[in-house]
Order: sequence, then C-alpha cells, then structure tokens
Amino acid sequence: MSEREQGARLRADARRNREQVLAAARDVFLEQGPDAPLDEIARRAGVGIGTLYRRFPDRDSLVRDLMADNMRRGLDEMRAAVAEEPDAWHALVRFVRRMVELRAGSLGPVLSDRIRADPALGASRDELVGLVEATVEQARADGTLREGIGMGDISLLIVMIGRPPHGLAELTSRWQPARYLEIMLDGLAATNTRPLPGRAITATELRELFRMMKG
Amino acid sequence: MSEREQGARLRADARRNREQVLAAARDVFLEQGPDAPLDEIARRAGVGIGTLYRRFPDRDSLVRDLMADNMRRGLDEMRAAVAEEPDAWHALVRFVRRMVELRAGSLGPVLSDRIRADPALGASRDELVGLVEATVEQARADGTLREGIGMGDISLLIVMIGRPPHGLAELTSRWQPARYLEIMLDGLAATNTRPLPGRAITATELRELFRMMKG
DNA sequence: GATCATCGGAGGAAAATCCTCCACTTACAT
DNA sequence: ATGTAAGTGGAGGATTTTCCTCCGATGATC
Repeated sequence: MSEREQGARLRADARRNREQVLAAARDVFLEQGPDAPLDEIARRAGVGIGTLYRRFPDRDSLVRDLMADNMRRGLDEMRAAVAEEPDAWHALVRFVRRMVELRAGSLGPVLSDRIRADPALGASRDELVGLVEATVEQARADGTLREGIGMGDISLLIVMIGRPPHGLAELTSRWQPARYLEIMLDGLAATNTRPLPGRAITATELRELFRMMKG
Repeated sequence: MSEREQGARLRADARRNREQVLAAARDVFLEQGPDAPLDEIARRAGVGIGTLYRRFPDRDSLVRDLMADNMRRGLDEMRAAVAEEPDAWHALVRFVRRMVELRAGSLGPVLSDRIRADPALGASRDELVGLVEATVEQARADGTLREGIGMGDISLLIVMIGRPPHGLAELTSRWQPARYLEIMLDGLAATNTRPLPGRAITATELRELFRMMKG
C-alpha cells in the first residue's frame, strides 16, 4: 500500500529510476539469490547506489516491494488466464509462460522470514496459491494434466526454469528459458502416464516451510 | 594425474577427509556456484579449514580436481551406458539420470578460465561431448529422441535439474531432482512433436563460450 | 610406545559489502 | 524564464565476509 502511494507522488524521473531498480533486482535476485549485493543491482539499473537506498531504505524493503509486485502480476495473470482461456490446462500453461517471461519467480516460493513480516503479502500469496491449486485440480479432472502433478510442481517449475545456470547469466543470447519450459510443459501433459517419483509440495507444506526457515 | 598418485599415498584418514571435502564441494558449488566460500565447504565436510587448504592449495586446485572427477565419472557412466543399454535413447536416459544423482553437473558446462588451464581436462571433456553427441544423433535417427534436441540440451538439462532453488537447498527432503528429471525426460521423447523455440548449443559453440568467458 | 603425517581453528590481512552524507543536477509549478 | 524542492550519484568510512597461514594438539601406523 505504501509503495503505491509513494509511487504515484514520485517525480517522473524518480519513478522511472524506481522501475529500473525493480527490474534489475528481479534479474539479480533470480541469478544470485536474495542476498545478492545491492551495489550490483544499482549498477545494472544504471543508477547510483544512493538512489537505490533513497527509494528502498534497506534490503528487506526492496525484497518486499518486489515480492508485492510479483504477487500482483501473478494474480492479474492468473485471473486473466482463467477468465479468457478455454479450459484449465490452457489457463495453467499461459500462466506459467507469463510468469517465466516476467521473471516473477525471482524470489522463489521460499523466502519466509521476509515474507511473513507483511500480512498483505501473505494474503495475496494465499489467494494466488488457491487459484492455481483450483486450476490444477480442474485440469486433472479434465484429463489434460498428468496424473500426480500438484500445485507445488507448478511453483517449482516457474522457479527452476527461470533461473539461468551459473556463468550463463551474462550470455543472455544462449540462455533460453522458453525452450526448456516448452519441453517441461509437454512432460506435464496427461499423455504421459509413467508414474513419477516423489510428490508435489502441498499448499499447507509450503506454508509450513515458511515457518521453518530462519524462524 | 597428480591427484591420483597423491590419493594413493595418502594416509587412511587423510584420504577419507579428501573425499569428504570433494563431496561437500560438489554440493556447495552446485548450490552457490564456483565462487562459494571455501570455509563453508570445509564446515560441511566436517573438517577444519586448514585441512582443506593442505589438500587443495587454492580454489582452482579444488575446482580442477572436482571437474576431473566429474569428467571421469561422466565418461565411465556414458561408456557403460552405451555398452550395456539396448539403444541410444536408453543410454542417454541412463546417463542423464546418473549424472544428476552424482551431482556431476555441479560446475556447469561453463567454467572456462579454470578449465582451459588443464589440457587433460579439455581432452576428456571433448571425448565425453563427442560420445553424448553421437548418441543424441543416433537416438534422433532411431526416432526415439524428439526432433530438434541437441547435445547442448542434454548438458543444460543436467545442470538445471540438479540445482536446488535458492533457500530450498537445506531442506533436502523437499527437493526432488529425480521427479523433475522424469518429467523433462518425457518431454524429450519423440512422441512430442510440437516445434520448440530456439535451438540447442552445439559442441563448437560450447567451446567458443569457454574462450569468451573471463578470457 | 614412538614418530611423524595430519588435523583444526585462531587470527591477521585483504576484499567485498553496506550505507551515510552532501555537493551537484533537474523536473516542474508558477 | 526562473526558483526551488525533489532527486541524483558516488566517495569513503564502518562493518562484515572471506582468504589463507601457522603451529600446538592429535592420532594412525609401524
């Protein structure tokens, strides 16, 4: 809420810089994890480190705003997908593709201690998880989603596919998430009937993981 | 060569420690990349930092020995797979499964500057790449491997699937590479006929990437 | 039981990272 | 046009992380 109001009152150049910092943070966190040096984020955003600290007083504040943005986009995309796509399978596929494109998996499903602090974040996360879960179950009922696939598999998919291998991040031209996402999606179709090892993380477990970490 | 002789002459406890360090390095490099702090590797190996430095005078030496070990295992596994499996597809699948199990993707396909230094390493890498490439082509000719898949896809697969998402590394119980590997393998089967975006990195490009990085 | 390779970690040096502060710049209201 | 409040960048000191040596203690091996 606060970041929205701040955002609206910002001077034009300041707002632009803020967006650039968020975009750079998305990339850097995706590549290096949530402990990545803030200096590098500023450098990639093309702003001074002072500018970054002016807008985001500390790391948590940046992480929180980024997560909020990811959640908002995720919810928007998921709602639109459910509303506009002909069935649950196509809604899921569209959602996952968009999330990977938007680098919205940058902070992973597990970032507990920083997330828990903000109740609003938890609420939108729960809503998103609920939507995805319902769609996953619908797709399975339709016989379009492979047997045994759960909501947790979808979350992990977005995180795994979106992250460039070490050392390959700079060579963006050779890193093609979309290619591997499509292979993975084909593996998720119901035409594949081999039983899978393990099982998906459930929404409940996901919430418990949050509590366990660094708590 | 030198690490083999050293290994043989080592006292029993020293050899055990050396193995533990290598095993820990495999995990830590996989999780954090080749710049991970050596202290953490020593800690996870359950040895003092002094012990690590005694056995591996500097980071490069550790990285090189680990790569050498990965290459040796990779070649062994690939040769055995080609010799024992009924066809190219099954050989490929077995190879990839073993590599992920062994965490042999820990250093990724791109780790140029440290690799180039050692010519023996380059040689075994070339041999392994050649074997995989031949098998990939055979499988495609057999009509068992999906159209458009190349050697580079297999390399990337091993790296991507083997790496735990940020923050999930400690919770080994919930991180199941095998599950996602199987989904991916199903996506690689020839029964999937949708055209894929992009294309695989070729062996030649892989070698060029080496030269570009940090060179 | 003696010997000597090996071990572990304290600790100083070096590097990376954090984060404040302020002289300079710029958008925009008037 | 101009004044001015908002915004900017990055130097630099404080702090933390990481490196890597050194040496007294340990325990494997004969």
